[in-house]
Amino acid sequence: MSKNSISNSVIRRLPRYYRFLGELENNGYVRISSRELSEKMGLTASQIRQDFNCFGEFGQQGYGYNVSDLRFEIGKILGLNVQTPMILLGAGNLGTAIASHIDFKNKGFDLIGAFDSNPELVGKKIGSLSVRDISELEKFCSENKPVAAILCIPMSAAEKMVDTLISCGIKAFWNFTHYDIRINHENVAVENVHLGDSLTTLSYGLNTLINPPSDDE
Amino acid sequence: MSKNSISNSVIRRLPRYYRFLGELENNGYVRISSRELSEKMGLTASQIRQDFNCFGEFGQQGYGYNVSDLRFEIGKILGLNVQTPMILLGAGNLGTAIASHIDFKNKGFDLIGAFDSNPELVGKKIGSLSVRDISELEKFCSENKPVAAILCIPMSAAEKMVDTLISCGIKAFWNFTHYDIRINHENVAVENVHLGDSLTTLSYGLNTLINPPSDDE
DNA sequence: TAGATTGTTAATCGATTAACAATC
DNA sequence: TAGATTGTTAATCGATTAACAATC
Repeated sequence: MSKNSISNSVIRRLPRYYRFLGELENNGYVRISSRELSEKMGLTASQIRQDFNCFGEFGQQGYGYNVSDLRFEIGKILGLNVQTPMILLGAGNLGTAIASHIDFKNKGFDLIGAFDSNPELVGKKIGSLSVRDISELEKFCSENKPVAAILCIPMSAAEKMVDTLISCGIKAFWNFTHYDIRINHENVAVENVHLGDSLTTLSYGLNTLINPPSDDE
Repeated sequence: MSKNSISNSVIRRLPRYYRFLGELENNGYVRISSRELSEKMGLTASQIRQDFNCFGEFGQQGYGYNVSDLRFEIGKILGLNVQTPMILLGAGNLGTAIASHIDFKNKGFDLIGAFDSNPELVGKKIGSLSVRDISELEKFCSENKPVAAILCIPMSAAEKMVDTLISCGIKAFWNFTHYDIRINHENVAVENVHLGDSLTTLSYGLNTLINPPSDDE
């Protein structure tokens, strides 16, 4: 019974549900009610039921939800039952750290290649991968058919790189640059990570904590 | 005329306004109307005016906004006119990359120290900093009075670490773990970066792009 | 069956958009 | 002054919460 368009607010909560259900499962929970879950997650039970009902009926009246079934269903909705081949563009500090830090396989992806234009980085090992020269990108893509890409390159290189990647068949971008991919391309999945904006927001939070705005100033 | 409580939606847009205004300034813009800005940013002019009016009257009827004045005002709201001393906890791949990649000074912070419990990492250089042993944390804090911290440590170490940091006077957390800081502490500024959730959301986006949900299934 | 808890509809709340009077 | 564009109020839209009938 999946409804046609799911609001962004709901989508953003799904990974968190998935995480919490995983922890519950690890802690031996077999069933959980929306109320119990709401208390653990700091949401309302209503919202949880509304959220789940966007995708189907996963519970049972009088019982609640089966933790592992629900987790499996949400995993399926999130596309975690497949592993999409993914490549990294830009093997500098950030790209390398992301590539080593993230558990791709449990997030629906498989990191199969890394590229950089800096000759000094080419050949560098990132886990089991070694960084390739960017000139090998097209050949690699036609042979290995990656569908997703991580962008850890300078903003100035982003537009051209995205054009190339799209023409190579990339459909999903985990974008650590400020370049707005959707300006020139549609029918792509984009997830932007604006680390700088995030830190700026923290500055705001600290500023208002220390210096609370008064009514009349 | 700052209103008392600004909605989260507004706050999240502020860093982006600040960035765009910076680019406009670099491109020689002196003034801009809410309509022009709305077209560049993909928002409505109404929303832009509403957002700015949460904090004061920064424009002029019949003219628009002075780009550099407006940017300065938003910078002040974001607390970018001061640089809060900040420390890094966890100098692994991710911590190191964040510390080297981010332009702290332009985001309201000054990274003055880095700590790790792994003896192999102690002494490692991150830019001009060298990683200190975690045992030096308290002494360092009492001497240097950092107010903000970046958490790039394992989830399992987070609760204890946050308790310590709070007792050392830390008031703002840039949190790359999944530990929920606000459960045990109030009156702290927290900005969570859930990279794993972000990638999971990308998986959802790709999944629904490739496999659009139909009305009746 | 009685109790519990879902799925879902209705009510509320908040955020976005539209409209326009104020004014530069 | 006339034209432009803000600041702000009112209307709309969407998301969250509350309520409750359905049902396990």
